Amino acid sequence: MRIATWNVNSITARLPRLLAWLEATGTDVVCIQETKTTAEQFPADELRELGYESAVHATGRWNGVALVSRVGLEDVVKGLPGDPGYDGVQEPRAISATCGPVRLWSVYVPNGREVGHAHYAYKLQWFEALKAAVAGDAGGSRPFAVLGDYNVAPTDDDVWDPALFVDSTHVTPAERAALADLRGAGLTDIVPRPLKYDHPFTYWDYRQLGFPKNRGMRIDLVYGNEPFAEAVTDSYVDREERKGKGASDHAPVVVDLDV
DNA sequence: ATGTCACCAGTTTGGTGA
Repeated sequence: MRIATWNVNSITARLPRLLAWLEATGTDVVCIQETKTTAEQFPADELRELGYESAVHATGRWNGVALVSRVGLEDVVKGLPGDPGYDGVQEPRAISATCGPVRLWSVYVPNGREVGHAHYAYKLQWFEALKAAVAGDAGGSRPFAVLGDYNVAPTDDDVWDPALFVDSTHVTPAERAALADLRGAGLTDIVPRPLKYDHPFTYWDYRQLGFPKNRGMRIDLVYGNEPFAEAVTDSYVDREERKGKGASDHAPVVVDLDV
């Protein structure tokens, strides 16, 4: 079974790539973030023609998450229980479902904007709610994973130049502690192989030739429980999808499972 | 080369977020 997570930065803009990529890779389930559409505008028909069902939690211009599966899509839960909300709004940043033998979440963790910003406090609160929401499944016997854009680089090795990121969001001790808390609930960071260079970066800024210079970060993560981690046979970052015109600024992370 | 992209409002550019 092949699953993946991909921040597509607009499902509308990325649809041709997504369809071609699904066919080329034979991915069974893809966790999508930043759909940037309403649920009504989500291209479920095009995906259905390829044999995929879709579960979508999206409200328009910003955020939006989805699960796209050709191996079943049951018990869909939209939203994060206990979501703290930002400015009084609970944003569409989490969706979960059972896809065949595995239970999966697709999450888009708040960016945080700047340390000290209200959005940064929201980010940390959001992580607290996420941990509470997944703790039961994380400790369970069914393969379970939380995949998505975590907007945190777990270690200094996960940013291209740690010196440039001092005191920036994505690397602060509080954000990394939030990840450690999640792992403490029973989840393991499934670190993918890079297909080129030494670091499995998953995101490269569009600006200033970030990708050609490999100025990347590993912020798209797969956190799996023990039964999930034991089933993993391979994982890699598909950097080919970051190349060329019409690419997202994130590459897909692919995980192969023997389940 | 202060080397981007995408969305929306509401028009052909600016604001916003990442």
